[in-house]
Amino acid sequence: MKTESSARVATYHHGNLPEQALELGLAVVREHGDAAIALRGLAKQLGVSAPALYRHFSDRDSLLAELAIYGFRALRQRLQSVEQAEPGQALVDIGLVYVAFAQDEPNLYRLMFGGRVLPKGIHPQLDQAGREAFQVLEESVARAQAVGTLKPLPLSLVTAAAWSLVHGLSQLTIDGHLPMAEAEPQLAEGVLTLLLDGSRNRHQQ
Amino acid sequence: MKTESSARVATYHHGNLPEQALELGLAVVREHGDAAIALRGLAKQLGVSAPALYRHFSDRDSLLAELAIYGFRALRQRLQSVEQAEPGQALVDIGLVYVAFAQDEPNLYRLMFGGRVLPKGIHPQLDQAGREAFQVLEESVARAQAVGTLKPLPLSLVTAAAWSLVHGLSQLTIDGHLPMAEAEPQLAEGVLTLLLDGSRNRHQQ
DNA sequence: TGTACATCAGTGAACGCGCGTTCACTGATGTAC
DNA sequence: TGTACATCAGTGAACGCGCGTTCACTGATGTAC
Repeated sequence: MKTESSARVATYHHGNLPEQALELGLAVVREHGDAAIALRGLAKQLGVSAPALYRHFSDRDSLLAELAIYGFRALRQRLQSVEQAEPGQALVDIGLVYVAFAQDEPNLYRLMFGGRVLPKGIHPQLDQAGREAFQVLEESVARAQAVGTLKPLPLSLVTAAAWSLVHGLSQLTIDGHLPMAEAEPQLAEGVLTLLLDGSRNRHQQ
Repeated sequence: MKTESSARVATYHHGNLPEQALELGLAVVREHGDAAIALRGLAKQLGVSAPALYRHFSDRDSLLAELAIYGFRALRQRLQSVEQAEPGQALVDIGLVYVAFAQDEPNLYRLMFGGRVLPKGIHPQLDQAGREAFQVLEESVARAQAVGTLKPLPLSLVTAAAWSLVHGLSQLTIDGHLPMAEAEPQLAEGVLTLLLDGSRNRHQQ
């Protein structure tokens, strides 16, 4: 008898271990940060022997990488949900959504951009997931340039500026160096508008 | 006989342990990151028993905190060395120096802004060292506003934007998400100029 | 449909490791009279 | 200057811990004929 691969509640051998492990791992990261992830610890909580996890994850780092990939995909989805009708406003909105994501998922965000934990160039899928999230931002910038809202500066330059700004604002707020932008929503908006003003095309419109 | 407290080569009891421990710790962080810091490991390398370190550091975290404090003071010094004659140019230069610091000391920078390792509010001296570095940036912004180079927007807003930008740019470049700004120095400068343009006062001058 | 076999997902025990931290202690240094 | 004492900076042994990972294995599932 073949089990339905998707919606089914743990009936294959001893259960859908990899999915459960990722789910629990995500919960642990959210609550205690990536440093708290331990294969033995996860196995214990799942009621499974530690080596069982090695059937599905070649080592600790690749489990962390999968969690980070999940994070980048979630971020990408949130960025893609932004209304793109008016490119200038869309840019600000994307920035706000980006920062809100980091504030909703501080520990996941730190894992994604930890640097220490998962240097680039080791997990190709992770690198790709990161690029795909980044591309949503880049496309928004390109769109705003195409309609003449932004100056025709090099795309990579404007995108780097935008990403740096939202990334920095995210990190600084979730680490407590700046007041939480959710408490002062105008901080994020004000900061983003400043950059936008620097990039705005003042000849057209 | 009283030893000269400053320039002397390990002649008190068994040597100037705390200084040596911090120096070695700094070297370890630089080379392998803060996760590689272990009191036992440091003690072994220093040829001293592990408990000896507990005479001088109450625990592992406070040693890390002292290293981070050192980092913030070094950053502050570099920022203070920037020529302030022309406030607009000074702002760009401060940004460039900031990013260059992170690129010169990536692992130390990650320790300082790790979040995970040393959350704010636990080590008052660390928090203060961070604020003091930040103030150099803030004063530069204030100066540029005072002479009319920047719009009279709320100081905290413009400062937050500037800090977010340089911090984000630093993190993204040292983690390999953006091309190293040292390879493309115009990236950092271009990005900074964009923000500056958004904040510039276009009525005066 | 039934049987022999291959594959796959687990188990339990063990490896070696280094960690942070505490304890009771020793021996060197500094100080008061 | 000499002695008694207090303080200080180390030592060595031990605590308990959880980690990542490998090994040889067992038992369940899927598959070919």
